Amino acid sequence: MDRRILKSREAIVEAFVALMAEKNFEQITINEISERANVSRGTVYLHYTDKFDLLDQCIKSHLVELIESFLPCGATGIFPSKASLLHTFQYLGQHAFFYAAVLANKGVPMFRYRLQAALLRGLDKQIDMNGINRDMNKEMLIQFLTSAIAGMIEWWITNSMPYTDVEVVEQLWALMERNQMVPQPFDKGMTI
Amino acid sequence: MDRRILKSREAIVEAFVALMAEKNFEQITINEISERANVSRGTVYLHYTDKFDLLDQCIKSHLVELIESFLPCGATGIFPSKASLLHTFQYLGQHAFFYAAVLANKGVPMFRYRLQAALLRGLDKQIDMNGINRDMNKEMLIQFLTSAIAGMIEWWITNSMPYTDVEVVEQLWALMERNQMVPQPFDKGMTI
DNA sequence: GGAAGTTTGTTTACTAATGAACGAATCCAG
DNA sequence: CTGGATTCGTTCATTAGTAAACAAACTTCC
Repeated sequence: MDRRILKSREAIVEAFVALMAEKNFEQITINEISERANVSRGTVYLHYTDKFDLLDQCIKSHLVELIESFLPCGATGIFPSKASLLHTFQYLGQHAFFYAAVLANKGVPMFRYRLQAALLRGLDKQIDMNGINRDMNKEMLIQFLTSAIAGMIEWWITNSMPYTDVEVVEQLWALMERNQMVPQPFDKGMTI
Repeated sequence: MDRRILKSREAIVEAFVALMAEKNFEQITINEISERANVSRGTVYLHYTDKFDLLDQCIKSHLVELIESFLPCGATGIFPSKASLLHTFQYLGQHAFFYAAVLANKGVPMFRYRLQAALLRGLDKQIDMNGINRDMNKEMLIQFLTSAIAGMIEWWITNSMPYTDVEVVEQLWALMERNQMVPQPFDKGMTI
């Protein structure tokens, strides 16, 4: 890909996200975006039809990344696994600026919904309905899981990540075990 | 000016200076520069005939800035003044990365010479030969001043600025007063 | 309500940047 | 010495980005 395209897109998105952290989506103008991005206004229209399209593409690409953070280590393991959960929260921590901006921005409702929808799409493909989940209703299991995780994500990001990614995943995993949503740990007193 | 030109030049110079801080000038290639600058190799040749030209333009523009730092507050005051000296060292502190790179780089001799030559050019125009300097030989005065200042600059930068700009100027100014190179302070016991 | 000023989205002609190709020069290992 | 690999400096056709202009749709404020 022509590096000019990548550089322009990157500059525009970066400026846009920075502005979203400062003010509501509605009161952001294309003028501001192009100025902040140090790019001609025409260039913005060259890549995005309007600021709604820009927002949409931003959210889409980030949610694709989020889904990909589930399964970074090749085909190793099935979700839900503690390792893949940790990857996701590590990714979120690295892109907290964006997620905080869209979650907090009053001009961007629906993001919470799209977040959960993305989790659902990602989870649906790779969840293992054998073993522990054999007798569960998949639809309900996924709904429960994605709600829980989305809620944790929203809380963690909007509260400025008050705990480390490891700590959050530790807690979340414990809750999932308690609710029999994941493979149970071996009982310490158990004999084989 | 077309912002593409500014952006390309900026990226190239930034990459070049960063590389100079890492390795000798001779072993820096145009390939490396264009890669680091995230710019096509042809773009480098579009702005600079070769890496010597790049180095030359870098040094030239920085020395112009250095001279301009002498007289930032309009036509206020004559050099040497404590305020203008401070401006110069403030400027140097802000661009220490570049000056450290060229001063330390074994592939860039002559820089010390050009530094002093720039100081000399800047000083020659605005030094006040009346008053305290009435009976001095201008050529020798300027030679003395520029040597002293250039030496201080080189020491300050290559030693990672071990004192603040204010401290350095304080010391330098005291030395200049002691040598009657600047207007003498009013004697505390003096009556008008 | 209406004048003055923004912002929007589109179009224009122009120019800078791109990547690819090329032969020549230079470097370096075998 | 020799042959493979880099780097050099240049050329080329294509494309992305540019500033400027424009009318239309908005705010804002008197």
